[in-house]
Parts: sequence; structure tokens; C-alpha cells
Amino acid sequence: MRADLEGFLSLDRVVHEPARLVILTVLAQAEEVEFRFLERVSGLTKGNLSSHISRLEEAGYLAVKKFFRGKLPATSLKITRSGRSALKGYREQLNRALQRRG
Amino acid sequence: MRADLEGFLSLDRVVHEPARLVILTVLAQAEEVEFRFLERVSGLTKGNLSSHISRLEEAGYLAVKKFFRGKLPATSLKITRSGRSALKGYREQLNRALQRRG
DNA sequence: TGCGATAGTTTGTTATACAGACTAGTCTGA
DNA sequence: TCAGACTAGTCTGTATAACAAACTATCGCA
Repeated sequence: MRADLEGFLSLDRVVHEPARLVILTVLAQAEEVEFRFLERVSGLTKGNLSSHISRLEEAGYLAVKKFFRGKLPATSLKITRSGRSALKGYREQLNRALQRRG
Repeated sequence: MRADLEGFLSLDRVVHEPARLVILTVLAQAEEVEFRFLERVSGLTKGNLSSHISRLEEAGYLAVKKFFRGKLPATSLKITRSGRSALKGYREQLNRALQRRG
């Protein structure tokens, strides 16, 4: 199969999902961020956001830290080295596939 | 919401699916193509390919023409103007969102 | 003590990607 | 001539997934 086509089909589906692209993009810039912040900036619903975070955590792309601010629980997210590299790889691969004519 | 994040979430999901990116990319280059050819070049299974074609047809992104070559049925696919512009728009939008830092 | 807010998770529904089974007919060779 | 293999797809079932609504648990305030 042609390399550009191959490129599309071998994209990392964990990263490929738009909602997760949003999360990873924010985290790649902000380094550390909280759930509420992400909820607001992404416009995703809590439930949806929560499950995407789990998915990214399972993939090892982000680290979740739970703590209490005063007496309220809070969740802090941080992109991992692996997550950063997955995003970078995804971007490069997609760019190559898209640019190679269209 | 920030414009780049918005950009991810408003991507055309019909185009966003890797298998369909493959199909559209091939069609954008080849102008007119047959099912069997697409099956080989994409590596997709018949069933899968068939359903993606239906999806793209419903979206108005490609035109399907059925005919007989000798006595065997054949299917010919052609990208529509709208399909071409959807692919172009998708590429531009994604590039903008991805490039705007990472 | 009861109501609304905060901070998420769990659950249920809906959609969709995918492959295998199936349809329909043609060609080939014993 | 008829059995088996091939062509060209479509249909169907399954497993995954995105998504939102409902729920859990706690806090703060009147």
C-alpha cells in the first residue's frame, strides 16, 4: 500500500479523537491543569471529559493526581513524556499524509 | 473557547475517519476509480470499504456509478466538488489547529 | 436542616467501525 | 454439465466508543 495511505490508517486512534486532541493540546502547553479548567476551556461535559481522561491515562499519555483543596476534591492532570511524544508523532504523521498531495 | 480547540471539535467527522481519509485522498488524485482498485490500494476489507463508501455518498462527497463490464457488475467512484472542498477544508482546519502551537 | 453549588464518576444509549457471512452470477476444467 | 473457484459487492452481527444524563458525596450558606 502507498505510504501516505498507510500513514492515515496507522494513526494513533487514542490521539486522533478530537476531544482528546483538545485535551492533549492544552496539556502540552500548560504543563499542569485541573479538571474544572479543562472542562471550561474544552466545552466538554464532565462525563465525557472524565472518560477521555481515563482513556488517556490508560494509554499512559497523562498522569492524574487527586488531592484536596481545602475540603473539596480536585484533580490535576499532567501530560507525560510519552503523551507529548505521541502528540508530536501524530502531528508529524498526519502532516506527512495530508501534505503528500491531496 | 480558544479558536484552535474549537477547531478540533468542529472537524468534519465524516472526513476525519482514517479509512475515509484514505478513500478521499485516492479519489482526489485519481478522479475516477473502481471498487476493486480501492479495495487493493487501501487494504480495507470489502465490507468495511462498502460501508465507508455509503457514508461518503450520503454526505454527498462522492458519486457512485454502477455498470457492467462485460457481464460482471462493477462500481465506479468519483469525488464530488463538495467532497473535494470538504477534504481541502478539513486539511486546512486541522493544520491550523495543530500548528497553532503544540 | 434543607437547598444549591462543587467535583467528579457511573451508567445507559446511540452510533459506528469492522469483518465475516452471504447473495448473485460468471468462468473453468474434468 | 456440473462442481468448484472466482468476481463484485452488500448485509448483518459484534464490539468499541463517544456522549450526556443521572448519580454520589461533600461543602457552604441561610
